[in-house]
Amino acid sequence: MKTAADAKTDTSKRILDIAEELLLTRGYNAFSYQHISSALGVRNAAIHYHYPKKTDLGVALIQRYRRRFQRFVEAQLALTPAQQLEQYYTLTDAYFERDQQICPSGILTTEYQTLPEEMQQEANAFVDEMRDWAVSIAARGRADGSMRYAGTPEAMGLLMLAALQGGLQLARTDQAVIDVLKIQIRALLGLDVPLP
Amino acid sequence: MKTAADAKTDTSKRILDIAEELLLTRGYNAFSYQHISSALGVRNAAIHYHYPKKTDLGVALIQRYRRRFQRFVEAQLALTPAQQLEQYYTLTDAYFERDQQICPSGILTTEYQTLPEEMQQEANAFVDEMRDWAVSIAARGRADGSMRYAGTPEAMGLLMLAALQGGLQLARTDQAVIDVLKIQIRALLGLDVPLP
DNA sequence: CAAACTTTACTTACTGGTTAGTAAGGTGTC
DNA sequence: GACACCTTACTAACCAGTAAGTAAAGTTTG
Repeated sequence: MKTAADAKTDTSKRILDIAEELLLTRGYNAFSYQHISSALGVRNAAIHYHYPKKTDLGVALIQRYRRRFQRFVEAQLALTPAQQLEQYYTLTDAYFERDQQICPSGILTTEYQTLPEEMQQEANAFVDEMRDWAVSIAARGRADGSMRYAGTPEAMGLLMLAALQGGLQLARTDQAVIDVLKIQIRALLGLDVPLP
Repeated sequence: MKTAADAKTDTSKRILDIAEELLLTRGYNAFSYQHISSALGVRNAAIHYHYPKKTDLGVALIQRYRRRFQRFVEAQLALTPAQQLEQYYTLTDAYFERDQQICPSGILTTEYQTLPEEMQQEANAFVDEMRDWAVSIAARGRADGSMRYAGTPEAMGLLMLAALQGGLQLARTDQAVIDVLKIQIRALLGLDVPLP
Protein backbone atom coordinates (compact mmCIF):
# COMPACT_ATOMS: atom_id res chain seq x y z
CA MET A 1 0.00 0.00 0.00
CA LYS A 2 1.24 3.42 -0.90
CA THR A 3 1.41 6.07 1.77
CA ALA A 4 0.68 9.70 1.04
CA ALA A 5 4.34 10.55 1.54
CA ASP A 6 5.29 8.38 -1.43
CA ALA A 7 3.55 10.77 -3.77
CA LYS A 8 6.61 12.96 -3.59
CA THR A 9 9.77 10.90 -3.32
CA ASP A 10 12.21 11.85 -0.62
CA THR A 11 14.95 12.47 -3.19
CA SER A 12 12.58 14.49 -5.33
CA LYS A 13 11.75 16.72 -2.38
CA ARG A 14 15.39 17.06 -1.36
CA ILE A 15 16.23 18.17 -4.90
CA LEU A 16 13.60 20.88 -4.59
CA ASP A 17 14.99 21.95 -1.21
CA ILE A 18 18.53 22.27 -2.54
CA ALA A 19 17.35 23.97 -5.74
CA GLU A 20 15.34 26.44 -3.67
CA GLU A 21 18.38 27.35 -1.61
CA LEU A 22 20.40 27.81 -4.81
CA LEU A 23 17.67 29.80 -6.53
CA LEU A 24 17.31 32.29 -3.69
CA THR A 25 21.02 32.78 -3.17
CA ARG A 26 22.46 32.49 -6.69
CA GLY A 27 19.50 32.88 -9.06
CA TYR A 28 18.09 30.54 -11.69
CA ASN A 29 20.77 31.12 -14.32
CA ALA A 30 23.63 30.76 -11.88
CA PHE A 31 22.91 27.30 -10.54
CA SER A 32 23.36 24.01 -12.37
CA TYR A 33 22.36 20.38 -12.01
CA GLN A 34 25.98 19.85 -10.96
CA HIS A 35 25.45 22.03 -7.91
CA ILE A 36 22.44 19.98 -6.90
CA SER A 37 23.87 16.55 -7.60
CA SER A 38 27.09 17.19 -5.72
CA ALA A 39 25.18 18.63 -2.74
CA LEU A 40 22.89 15.62 -2.77
CA GLY A 41 25.63 13.03 -3.30
CA VAL A 42 24.15 11.55 -6.46
CA ARG A 43 25.05 11.68 -10.13
CA ASN A 44 23.93 14.34 -12.52
CA ALA A 45 21.52 12.13 -14.44
CA ALA A 46 19.62 11.32 -11.25
CA ILE A 47 18.40 14.91 -11.15
CA HIS A 48 17.27 14.60 -14.76
CA TYR A 49 15.35 11.47 -13.79
CA HIS A 50 13.19 13.48 -11.38
CA TYR A 51 13.13 16.73 -13.37
CA PRO A 52 13.95 15.97 -17.02
CA LYS A 53 14.48 19.61 -18.03
CA LYS A 54 15.71 22.47 -15.89
CA THR A 55 12.47 24.20 -16.82
CA ASP A 56 10.55 21.38 -15.12
CA LEU A 57 12.52 21.97 -11.96
CA GLY A 58 11.97 25.72 -12.15
CA VAL A 59 8.23 25.35 -12.64
CA ALA A 60 7.99 22.82 -9.79
CA LEU A 61 9.84 25.26 -7.53
CA ILE A 62 7.47 28.15 -8.23
CA GLN A 63 4.41 25.93 -7.90
CA ARG A 64 5.61 24.79 -4.50
CA TYR A 65 6.09 28.43 -3.48
CA ARG A 66 2.58 29.21 -4.58
CA ARG A 67 1.08 26.34 -2.60
CA ARG A 68 3.14 27.27 0.46
CA PHE A 69 2.24 30.94 0.20
CA GLN A 70 -1.45 30.10 -0.11
CA ARG A 71 -1.30 28.03 3.08
CA PHE A 72 0.61 30.88 4.73
CA VAL A 73 -2.13 33.33 3.80
CA GLU A 74 -4.98 31.03 4.77
CA ALA A 75 -3.45 30.34 8.16
CA GLN A 76 -3.64 34.05 8.93
CA LEU A 77 -7.06 35.03 7.75
CA ALA A 78 -8.26 35.48 11.31
CA LEU A 79 -5.45 37.82 12.35
CA THR A 80 -5.74 41.60 12.48
CA PRO A 81 -4.16 43.49 9.57
CA ALA A 82 -1.35 44.71 11.82
CA GLN A 83 -0.64 41.13 12.90
CA GLN A 84 -0.66 40.01 9.27
CA LEU A 85 1.91 42.68 8.47
CA GLU A 86 4.10 41.45 11.29
CA GLN A 87 3.84 37.93 9.86
CA TYR A 88 4.95 39.30 6.51
CA TYR A 89 7.92 40.87 8.29
CA THR A 90 8.75 37.57 9.93
CA LEU A 91 8.75 35.92 6.53
CA THR A 92 11.04 38.60 5.17
CA ASP A 93 13.45 38.21 8.08
CA ALA A 94 13.49 34.45 7.59
CA TYR A 95 14.65 34.85 4.01
CA PHE A 96 17.45 37.21 4.91
CA GLU A 97 18.69 35.20 7.85
CA ARG A 98 19.00 32.12 5.68
CA ASP A 99 22.21 32.97 3.78
CA GLN A 100 20.97 36.42 2.78
CA GLN A 101 18.34 34.96 0.52
CA ILE A 102 16.00 37.28 -1.30
CA CYS A 103 12.32 36.73 -1.90
CA PRO A 104 11.35 34.51 -4.86
CA SER A 105 9.47 37.26 -6.65
CA GLY A 106 12.64 39.34 -6.60
CA ILE A 107 14.66 36.66 -8.36
CA LEU A 108 11.93 35.75 -10.80
CA THR A 109 11.16 39.29 -11.91
CA THR A 110 14.84 40.21 -12.15
CA GLU A 111 15.72 37.20 -14.29
CA TYR A 112 12.33 37.33 -15.99
CA GLN A 113 13.56 38.01 -19.53
CA THR A 114 15.80 34.95 -19.53
CA LEU A 115 13.27 32.52 -18.04
CA PRO A 116 11.44 29.94 -20.18
CA GLU A 117 7.87 30.90 -20.90
CA GLU A 118 6.33 28.32 -18.58
CA MET A 119 8.29 29.79 -15.69
CA GLN A 120 7.27 33.32 -16.67
CA GLN A 121 3.60 32.37 -16.47
CA GLU A 122 4.03 30.76 -13.06
CA ALA A 123 5.98 33.81 -11.93
CA ASN A 124 3.19 36.11 -13.08
CA ALA A 125 0.65 34.16 -11.06
CA PHE A 126 2.89 34.10 -8.00
CA VAL A 127 3.51 37.84 -8.09
CA ASP A 128 -0.21 38.46 -8.48
CA GLU A 129 -0.94 36.38 -5.40
CA MET A 130 1.67 38.16 -3.29
CA ARG A 131 0.41 41.51 -4.45
CA ASP A 132 -3.21 40.61 -3.70
CA TRP A 133 -2.28 39.69 -0.18
CA ALA A 134 -0.35 42.89 0.45
CA VAL A 135 -3.26 44.90 -0.92
CA SER A 136 -5.74 43.03 1.26
CA ILE A 137 -3.74 43.88 4.37
CA ALA A 138 -3.76 47.56 3.45
CA ALA A 139 -7.46 47.44 2.58
CA ARG A 140 -8.56 45.70 5.76
CA GLY A 141 -6.35 47.98 7.82
CA ARG A 142 -8.05 51.02 6.42
CA ALA A 143 -11.51 49.45 6.73
CA ASP A 144 -11.14 48.68 10.44
CA GLY A 145 -9.44 52.00 11.12
CA SER A 146 -6.22 50.46 12.42
CA MET A 147 -4.13 51.83 9.54
CA ARG A 148 -4.16 55.42 8.31
CA TYR A 149 -2.22 56.25 5.17
CA ALA A 150 -2.31 58.34 2.01
CA GLY A 151 -3.40 56.88 -1.34
CA THR A 152 -5.40 53.79 -2.19
CA PRO A 153 -5.01 50.35 -0.57
CA GLU A 154 -3.99 49.00 -4.00
CA ALA A 155 -1.13 51.49 -4.22
CA MET A 156 -0.10 51.08 -0.59
CA GLY A 157 -0.07 47.28 -0.84
CA LEU A 158 2.00 47.41 -3.99
CA LEU A 159 4.40 49.84 -2.37
CA MET A 160 4.91 47.54 0.60
CA LEU A 161 5.59 44.58 -1.69
CA ALA A 162 7.99 46.53 -3.91
CA ALA A 163 9.83 48.08 -0.96
CA LEU A 164 10.35 44.78 0.83
CA GLN A 165 11.40 43.04 -2.37
CA GLY A 166 13.92 45.75 -3.16
CA GLY A 167 14.89 45.95 0.49
CA LEU A 168 15.86 42.30 0.73
CA GLN A 169 18.18 42.79 -2.21
CA LEU A 170 19.68 45.99 -0.84
CA ALA A 171 20.21 44.27 2.51
CA ARG A 172 23.04 42.31 0.92
CA THR A 173 25.10 45.49 0.89
CA ASP A 174 23.89 46.68 4.31
CA GLN A 175 22.04 44.36 6.63
CA ALA A 176 20.39 47.18 8.55
CA VAL A 177 18.16 47.92 5.56
CA ILE A 178 15.39 45.50 6.50
CA ASP A 179 14.82 46.86 9.99
CA VAL A 180 14.78 50.45 8.75
CA LEU A 181 12.18 49.58 6.11
CA LYS A 182 10.01 47.64 8.53
CA ILE A 183 9.87 50.60 10.88
CA GLN A 184 9.26 53.06 8.06
CA ILE A 185 6.38 51.06 6.59
CA ARG A 186 4.75 50.86 10.03
CA ALA A 187 5.17 54.62 10.34
CA LEU A 188 3.62 55.26 6.92
CA LEU A 189 0.68 53.05 7.88
CA GLY A 190 0.14 55.09 11.02
CA LEU A 191 0.86 52.08 13.22
CA ASP A 192 2.43 52.47 16.63
CA VAL A 193 5.99 51.22 16.78
CA PRO A 194 5.98 48.05 18.93
CA LEU A 195 8.02 48.42 22.10
CA PRO A 196 11.33 46.55 21.97
CA MET B 1 47.82 63.91 -32.32
CA LYS B 2 45.43 62.10 -30.05
CA THR B 3 42.05 63.64 -29.43
CA ALA B 4 40.29 63.42 -26.10
CA ALA B 5 37.85 60.95 -27.64
CA ASP B 6 40.69 58.49 -28.20
CA ALA B 7 41.05 58.06 -24.48
CA LYS B 8 38.14 55.66 -24.73
CA THR B 9 38.20 53.90 -28.08
CA ASP B 10 35.03 53.88 -30.08
CA THR B 11 34.94 50.08 -30.00
CA SER B 12 35.66 50.06 -26.31
CA LYS B 13 32.74 52.37 -25.69
CA ARG B 14 30.42 50.41 -27.96
CA ILE B 15 31.28 47.25 -26.06
CA LEU B 16 30.24 48.98 -22.86
CA ASP B 17 27.00 50.16 -24.46
CA ILE B 18 26.07 46.68 -25.63
CA ALA B 19 27.15 45.12 -22.34
CA GLU B 20 25.03 47.64 -20.47
CA GLU B 21 21.97 46.76 -22.49
CA LEU B 22 22.61 43.07 -21.86
CA LEU B 23 23.27 43.58 -18.16
CA LEU B 24 20.04 45.46 -17.55
CA THR B 25 17.86 43.09 -19.56
CA ARG B 26 19.45 39.68 -18.94
CA GLY B 27 21.72 40.13 -15.93
CA TYR B 28 25.45 39.62 -15.51
CA ASN B 29 25.42 35.82 -15.42
CA ALA B 30 23.13 35.51 -18.42
CA PHE B 31 25.17 37.40 -20.99
CA SER B 32 28.40 36.28 -22.65
CA TYR B 33 31.20 37.71 -24.74
CA GLN B 34 29.53 35.91 -27.66
CA HIS B 35 26.45 38.08 -27.25
CA ILE B 36 28.55 41.21 -27.41
CA SER B 37 30.82 40.16 -30.26
CA SER B 38 27.98 39.06 -32.52
CA ALA B 39 26.06 42.28 -31.81
CA LEU B 40 29.17 44.29 -32.57
CA GLY B 41 30.22 42.31 -35.65
CA VAL B 42 33.68 41.41 -34.37
CA ARG B 43 35.30 38.24 -33.11
CA ASN B 44 35.18 37.06 -29.57
CA ALA B 45 38.84 37.76 -28.84
CA ALA B 46 38.39 41.41 -29.77
CA ILE B 47 36.27 41.87 -26.67
CA HIS B 48 38.97 40.23 -24.59
CA TYR B 49 41.47 42.69 -26.06
CA HIS B 50 39.55 45.61 -24.57
CA TYR B 51 38.36 43.84 -21.41
CA PRO B 52 40.62 40.85 -20.73
CA LYS B 53 38.37 39.30 -18.07
CA LYS B 54 34.61 39.51 -17.78
CA THR B 55 35.22 40.96 -14.33
CA ASP B 56 37.08 43.86 -15.95
CA LEU B 57 34.06 44.56 -18.12
CA GLY B 58 31.70 44.32 -15.16
CA VAL B 59 33.78 46.69 -13.06
CA ALA B 60 34.08 49.16 -15.96
CA LEU B 61 30.31 49.08 -16.36
CA ILE B 62 29.61 49.90 -12.74
CA GLN B 63 32.27 52.60 -12.67
CA ARG B 64 30.68 54.24 -15.70
CA TYR B 65 27.31 54.10 -13.94
CA ARG B 66 28.80 55.76 -10.92
CA ARG B 67 30.37 58.59 -12.95
CA ARG B 68 27.15 59.05 -14.88
CA PHE B 69 25.04 59.07 -11.74
CA GLN B 70 27.33 61.59 -10.08
CA ARG B 71 26.96 63.93 -13.04
CA PHE B 72 23.19 63.34 -12.93
CA VAL B 73 23.10 64.34 -9.28
CA GLU B 74 25.39 67.34 -9.69
CA ALA B 75 23.34 68.67 -12.59
CA GLN B 76 20.33 68.86 -10.28
CA LEU B 77 21.71 70.35 -7.12
CA ALA B 78 19.88 73.60 -7.77
CA LEU B 79 16.46 72.01 -8.23
CA THR B 80 13.81 71.82 -5.54
CA PRO B 81 13.45 68.45 -3.79
CA ALA B 82 10.14 67.84 -5.58
CA GLN B 83 11.80 68.53 -8.93
CA GLN B 84 14.65 66.19 -8.03
CA LEU B 85 12.13 63.47 -7.27
CA GLU B 86 10.50 64.00 -10.66
CA GLN B 87 13.94 63.64 -12.27
CA TYR B 88 14.38 60.38 -10.43
CA TYR B 89 11.01 59.28 -11.82
CA THR B 90 12.11 60.24 -15.32
CA LEU B 91 15.22 58.11 -14.90
CA THR B 92 13.10 55.19 -13.72
CA ASP B 93 10.74 55.53 -16.69
CA ALA B 94 13.69 55.63 -19.07
CA TYR B 95 14.95 52.30 -17.80
CA PHE B 96 11.59 50.62 -18.17
CA GLU B 97 10.86 52.00 -21.60
CA ARG B 98 14.15 50.69 -22.90
CA ASP B 99 13.30 46.97 -23.25
CA GLN B 100 11.90 46.73 -19.72
CA GLN B 101 15.30 47.25 -18.22
CA ILE B 102 15.66 47.38 -14.46
CA CYS B 103 17.90 49.66 -12.49
CA PRO B 104 21.56 48.62 -12.12
CA SER B 105 21.38 48.38 -8.34
CA GLY B 106 18.55 45.87 -8.74
CA ILE B 107 20.63 43.57 -10.92
CA LEU B 108 23.77 43.96 -8.87
CA THR B 109 22.19 43.29 -5.50
CA THR B 110 20.14 40.38 -6.84
CA GLU B 111 23.13 38.66 -8.42
CA TYR B 112 25.39 39.90 -5.63
CA GLN B 113 26.40 36.50 -4.24
CA THR B 114 27.67 35.30 -7.62
CA LEU B 115 29.62 38.44 -8.55
CA PRO B 116 33.42 38.61 -8.29
CA GLU B 117 34.60 40.53 -5.27
CA GLU B 118 35.78 43.58 -7.23
CA MET B 119 32.30 43.97 -8.66
CA GLN B 120 30.74 43.56 -5.22
CA GLN B 121 32.82 46.44 -3.89
CA GLU B 122 31.88 48.69 -6.80
CA ALA B 123 28.25 47.67 -6.33
CA ASN B 124 28.40 48.57 -2.65
CA ALA B 125 29.72 52.03 -3.48
CA PHE B 126 27.11 52.54 -6.18
CA VAL B 127 24.23 51.55 -3.93
CA ASP B 128 25.55 53.86 -1.22
CA GLU B 129 25.59 56.78 -3.64
CA MET B 130 22.06 56.13 -4.86
CA ARG B 131 20.85 55.80 -1.32
CA ASP B 132 22.57 59.01 -0.24
CA TRP B 133 20.87 60.89 -3.02
CA ALA B 134 17.41 59.54 -2.20
CA VAL B 135 17.96 60.41 1.45
CA SER B 136 19.09 63.92 0.57
CA ILE B 137 15.90 64.53 -1.39
CA ALA B 138 13.80 63.44 1.56
CA ALA B 139 15.91 65.49 3.96
CA ARG B 140 15.82 68.69 1.94
CA GLY B 141 12.12 68.24 1.32
CA ARG B 142 11.45 68.10 5.01
CA ALA B 143 13.82 70.97 5.74
CA ASP B 144 12.14 73.36 3.31
CA GLY B 145 8.67 72.21 4.32
CA SER B 146 7.70 70.99 0.86
CA MET B 147 7.49 67.36 1.94
CA ARG B 148 5.61 66.06 4.97
CA TYR B 149 5.99 62.40 5.90
CA ALA B 150 6.31 60.02 8.82
CA GLY B 151 9.69 58.69 9.95
CA THR B 152 13.21 59.92 9.36
CA PRO B 153 14.60 61.20 6.03
CA GLU B 154 17.06 58.30 6.10
CA ALA B 155 14.23 55.78 6.29
CA MET B 156 12.05 57.59 3.78
CA GLY B 157 14.88 57.88 1.25
CA LEU B 158 15.73 54.22 1.61
CA LEU B 159 12.07 53.30 1.20
CA MET B 160 11.84 55.28 -2.03
CA LEU B 161 14.96 53.61 -3.40
CA ALA B 162 13.82 50.11 -2.40
CA ALA B 163 10.29 50.63 -3.73
CA LEU B 164 11.42 51.91 -7.11
CA GLN B 165 14.04 49.19 -7.43
CA GLY B 166 11.50 46.50 -6.62
CA GLY B 167 8.90 48.28 -8.70
CA LEU B 168 10.97 48.23 -11.88
CA GLN B 169 11.33 44.48 -11.49
CA LEU B 170 7.64 43.93 -10.77
CA ALA B 171 6.75 46.07 -13.79
CA ARG B 172 7.89 43.21 -15.99
CA THR B 173 4.79 41.31 -14.95
CA ASP B 174 2.50 44.37 -15.02
CA GLN B 175 3.62 47.58 -16.63
CA ALA B 176 1.18 49.72 -14.64
CA VAL B 177 3.28 49.17 -11.51
CA ILE B 178 5.62 52.12 -12.04
CA ASP B 179 2.91 54.74 -12.39
CA VAL B 180 1.07 53.46 -9.33
CA LEU B 181 4.26 53.62 -7.26
CA LYS B 182 5.18 57.08 -8.47
CA ILE B 183 1.78 58.42 -7.43
CA GLN B 184 1.87 56.60 -4.10
CA ILE B 185 5.32 57.91 -3.19
CA ARG B 186 4.20 61.45 -3.98
CA ALA B 187 1.17 60.89 -1.76
CA LEU B 188 3.29 59.57 1.11
CA LEU B 189 5.54 62.61 0.82
CA GLY B 190 2.53 64.90 1.09
CA LEU B 191 3.17 66.29 -2.38
CA ASP B 192 0.32 67.48 -4.55
CA VAL B 193 -0.36 65.19 -7.46
CA PRO B 194 0.71 67.04 -10.65
CA LEU B 195 -2.20 67.71 -12.96
CA PRO B 196 -2.22 65.48 -16.04
C1' DC C 1 4.55 -19.91 -2.96
C1' DA C 2 7.54 -18.90 -6.62
C1' DA C 3 9.02 -17.80 -11.14
C1' DA C 4 8.33 -14.03 -14.53
C1' DC C 5 7.60 -9.57 -15.33
C1' DT C 6 7.48 -4.60 -14.64
C1' DT C 7 8.65 -0.40 -12.40
C1' DT C 8 11.51 2.71 -9.68
C1' DA C 9 15.57 4.92 -8.96
C1' DC C 10 19.38 5.29 -10.04
C1' DT C 11 24.46 4.67 -12.59
C1' DT C 12 28.04 5.11 -16.31
C1' DA C 13 29.20 7.11 -20.38
C1' DC C 14 28.33 10.05 -23.67
C1' DT C 15 26.89 14.24 -27.06
C1' DG C 16 26.81 18.77 -28.68
C1' DG C 17 26.86 23.21 -27.39
C1' DT C 18 28.57 27.25 -24.76
C1' DT C 19 31.61 29.45 -21.63
C1' DA C 20 35.77 32.44 -20.39
C1' DG C 21 40.15 32.88 -21.59
C1' DT C 22 44.84 32.52 -24.29
C1' DA C 23 48.51 32.39 -27.76
C1' DA C 24 50.22 33.67 -31.95
C1' DG C 25 49.84 36.05 -36.03
C1' DG C 26 48.32 39.68 -39.34
C1' DT C 27 47.48 44.56 -40.80
C1' DG C 28 47.30 49.29 -41.01
C1' DT C 29 48.96 53.76 -38.92
C1' DC C 30 52.01 57.10 -36.72
C1' DG D 1 59.54 49.58 -36.60
C1' DA D 2 56.62 50.06 -32.79
C1' DC D 3 52.12 50.16 -31.40
C1' DA D 4 46.92 49.67 -31.56
C1' DC D 5 43.52 46.73 -32.92
C1' DC D 6 42.06 43.15 -34.53
C1' DT D 7 42.01 37.91 -36.45
C1' DT D 8 42.34 32.71 -36.44
C1' DA D 9 42.75 28.90 -33.82
C1' DC D 10 42.78 26.90 -29.82
C1' DT D 11 42.04 24.95 -24.65
C1' DA D 12 39.83 23.40 -20.62
C1' DA D 13 35.90 23.69 -18.11
C1' DC D 14 31.19 23.58 -17.72
C1' DC D 15 26.43 23.26 -19.30
C1' DA D 16 21.81 20.72 -20.19
C1' DG D 17 20.34 16.72 -21.81
C1' DT D 18 20.28 11.57 -23.50
C1' DA D 19 20.96 6.55 -24.06
C1' DA D 20 21.74 2.31 -22.22
C1' DG D 21 22.40 -0.53 -18.49
C1' DT D 22 21.63 -2.26 -13.53
C1' DA D 23 20.07 -3.53 -8.99
C1' DA D 24 16.36 -3.84 -6.11
C1' DA D 25 11.66 -3.59 -5.00
C1' DG D 26 6.98 -4.39 -6.27
C1' DT D 27 3.40 -6.83 -9.01
C1' DT D 28 1.34 -10.35 -11.66
C1' DT D 29 0.52 -14.87 -12.88
C1' DG D 30 0.91 -20.08 -13.16
